[in-house]
Amino acid sequence: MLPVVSTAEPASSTRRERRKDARPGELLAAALDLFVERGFSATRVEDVAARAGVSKGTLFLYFPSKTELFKAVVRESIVGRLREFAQEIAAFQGPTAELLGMAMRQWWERVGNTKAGGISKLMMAEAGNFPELAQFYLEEVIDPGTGLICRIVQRGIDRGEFRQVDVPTMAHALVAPMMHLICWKHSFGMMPCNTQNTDPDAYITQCVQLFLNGLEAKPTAT
Amino acid sequence: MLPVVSTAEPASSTRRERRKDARPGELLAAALDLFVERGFSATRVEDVAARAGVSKGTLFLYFPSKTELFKAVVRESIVGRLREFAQEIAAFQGPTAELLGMAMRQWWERVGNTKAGGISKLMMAEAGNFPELAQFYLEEVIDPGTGLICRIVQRGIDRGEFRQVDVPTMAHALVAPMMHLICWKHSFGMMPCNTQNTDPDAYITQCVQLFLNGLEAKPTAT
Amino acid sequence: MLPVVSTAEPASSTRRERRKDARPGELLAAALDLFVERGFSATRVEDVAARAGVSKGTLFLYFPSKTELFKAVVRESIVGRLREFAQEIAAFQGPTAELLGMAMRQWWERVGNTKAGGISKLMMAEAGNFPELAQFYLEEVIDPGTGLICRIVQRGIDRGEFRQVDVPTMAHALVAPMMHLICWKHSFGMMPCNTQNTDPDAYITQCVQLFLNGLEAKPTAT
Amino acid sequence: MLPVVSTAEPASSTRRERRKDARPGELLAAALDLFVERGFSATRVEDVAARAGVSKGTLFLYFPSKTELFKAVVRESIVGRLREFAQEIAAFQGPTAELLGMAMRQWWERVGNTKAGGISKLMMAEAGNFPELAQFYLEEVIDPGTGLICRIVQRGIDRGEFRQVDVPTMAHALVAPMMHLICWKHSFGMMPCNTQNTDPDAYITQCVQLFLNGLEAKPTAT
DNA sequence: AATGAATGAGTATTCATTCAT
DNA sequence: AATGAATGAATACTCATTCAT
Repeated sequence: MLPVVSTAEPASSTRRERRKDARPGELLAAALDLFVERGFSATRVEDVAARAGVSKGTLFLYFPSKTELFKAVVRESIVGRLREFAQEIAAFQGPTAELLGMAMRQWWERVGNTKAGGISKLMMAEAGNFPELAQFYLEEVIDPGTGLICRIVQRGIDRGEFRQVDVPTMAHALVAPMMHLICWKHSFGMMPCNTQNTDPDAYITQCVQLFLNGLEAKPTAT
Repeated sequence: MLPVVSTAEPASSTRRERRKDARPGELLAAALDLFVERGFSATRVEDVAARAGVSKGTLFLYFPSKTELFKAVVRESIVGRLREFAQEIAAFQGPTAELLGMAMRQWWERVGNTKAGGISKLMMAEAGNFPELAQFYLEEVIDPGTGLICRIVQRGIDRGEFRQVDVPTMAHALVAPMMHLICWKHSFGMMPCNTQNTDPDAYITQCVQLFLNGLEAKPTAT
Repeated sequence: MLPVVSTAEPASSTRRERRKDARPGELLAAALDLFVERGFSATRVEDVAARAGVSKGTLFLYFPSKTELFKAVVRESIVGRLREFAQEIAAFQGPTAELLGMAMRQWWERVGNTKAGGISKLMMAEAGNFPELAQFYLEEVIDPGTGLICRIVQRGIDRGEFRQVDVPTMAHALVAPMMHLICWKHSFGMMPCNTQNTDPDAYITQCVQLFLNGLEAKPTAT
Repeated sequence: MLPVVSTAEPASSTRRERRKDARPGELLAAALDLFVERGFSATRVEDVAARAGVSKGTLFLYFPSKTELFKAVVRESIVGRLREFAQEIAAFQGPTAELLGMAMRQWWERVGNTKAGGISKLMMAEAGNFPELAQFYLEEVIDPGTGLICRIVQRGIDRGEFRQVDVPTMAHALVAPMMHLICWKHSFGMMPCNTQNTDPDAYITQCVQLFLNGLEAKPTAT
């Protein structure tokens, strides 16, 4: 039961496609769950179908292959969200430092810490073995996502709030703690007997502080 | 390029025996290559054997299972190096800021940027599906590694060079960019058509700067 | 010649469905043949599937493992028959001597001399290496079977027709020639060049005579 | 450490062969143990070698194949004993009833209840899958053994002590309880949780009684 | 004589995908 | 539209036998 972002495409799609949008919602939800839990190749399509309450054959009626199923999951659970996110950020009015903090916290809350975050970890894990998926994900998620962050940093620089830094490198640096948080959460973080876990919110706060500190335009730059 | 224990056996052994002595090393090297390239479950033991130039059966002569082969690879390529690393750090005399920068740069050069780094990424990827390996890796690598970083931070605090920060959280923050670098390198970083790659050294330098900035004990704490 | 539940489905099912209904029976029949012919471990599931006219995968659609396939064969070909047998014996009215002769002859005809008999021999042969199967067979076949024989002997004693003998020991003694017959038939009895084979019916008649002679209540026990 | 029956072949064998007779004693003993414990095909030659304290290669130095090893075990542990047995029986002077009882009890004590007995069970179990072994065993053990029993029965008839019975059938009947005892002992008899076990000696006594009863020449056959 | 390293054919089980109904 | 029966390629691990030393 994903809160499917109303992708209301007015009339540009055929009847068939709209059907396809409506019905396979349960399949996508089931697939999201299982992909996040077990990864791409370790997830069996039969289990996805079973969790969605349909037969294996039915799944292939809607998605021509496991790969396409995965792509659909990504589109459904990430791409849309990313677009929303971009809009909110573009609309933001206040100081960039505030925007950056908000963006990171919000991303964690609305993406990283949800099942969608599991997809990011999964893609890191399996990109090497599934070039087609990697390519798709790069185009649909990573490129736009990086662009988003770059725009924030650039905004800070343009407005004289941040120092002149290498924007793409800084984008990587900003992404790193978030990805690490996700990767940890979906790997060793799940193990019962580990004592390494930190509180994500405190961690993010600390990172944001660190970054703002480092980005801050030197005021005494006379 | 495993630093296989100097096999300089003068002349005391026959050709066959020399072969035998070399086998584990050859197999471990082949396994390291393939595990890093394809991950744990996507690597077939037969391919490991083939790359080492032996038959499937021979591999099982030296390692009782794929799992044990993997553990041996970890011991061979990571555990030892970690220990060396710890010694160097313990022996360091200068200021902690320098130590931290050195540690991060060195780690990247001698671990992260080698095949051993691929193992770290692999473990993140597959920990969820192979609890036994996850447990092993946590105990043999993650716990000691985290300890190492914590000791550096603690040293800075104890010597009055760093601010009082939450040590474990800071350890996570310090690890994040390195893990991200590795994960990126072994996933999307390998793709030909991506434009996101940054220079690792510049990236690390920037991160170190950021951290030192954030850790610096406020001098005006009058 | 399994008495497969009368598959006389009027016309209510499609060809495919009819196929599906028949599958387990076909597989069980094939498995029975091969298990009897080659034993448990020497029988390859692939051969069972091939003899049933399906692929390897199909077999695992109906039986989760070779072990479970075997258990199903036992249930199908022995357990049911044993129950029938018990009922007939319980219903018998005449003298116990007659009952005993009838039981032994019938057993040979309807169990021992059929493929089901081969299963008994197989279990003797492989019990040691497959404890799970041994346990199963002991509970499902041997215990009930022994009980059956004990009841016959006890009936003779209770009715004053047989001498007071140790019932369990006598049960073993009664079973011995039947098991021997079976073991012989499925081992050396199959060899072309052996001259040891006797006529089973004559053999059974002789054994029955021997037992009745030995069991007969001494009339002159004044 | 088999009490190898001194097969003292004076000078008929080469130096090499005599060596072969002496050295592989430990291998034969180990093989006997393992064959009895696990059966022919489930026994690994490597385990035999290990138990004998030599390497796998050495085993093949003395025995060209697993099959030949087995034949050697049979010759060593059964054939010789059978010959002894035949001599004792031929030398017996008393009444045949006594001879028969002695033979059965002795056989159990000196063959059936030893590891040699395990071989008999093993052969019943695996004859079907190893025709070469079956043929060998038939010629070397079963034929002579059956002959032995037949001669006892014939002796009884000739001396007017036993009724005129079909000798080969009676031989089978006499063998049955012994084989059953052995088969049971080496299959379900080994299971902890079974309650079917009877005392072998009591069982044999009962059987002997039964047979003698049935064989006894009717004195009042007027 | 003795070793033990090396082989490779053999086997139970899994799973994405197809397709007749 | 929906089913679920059928497939067969794929994979970790075993073991009798060989042979260079």
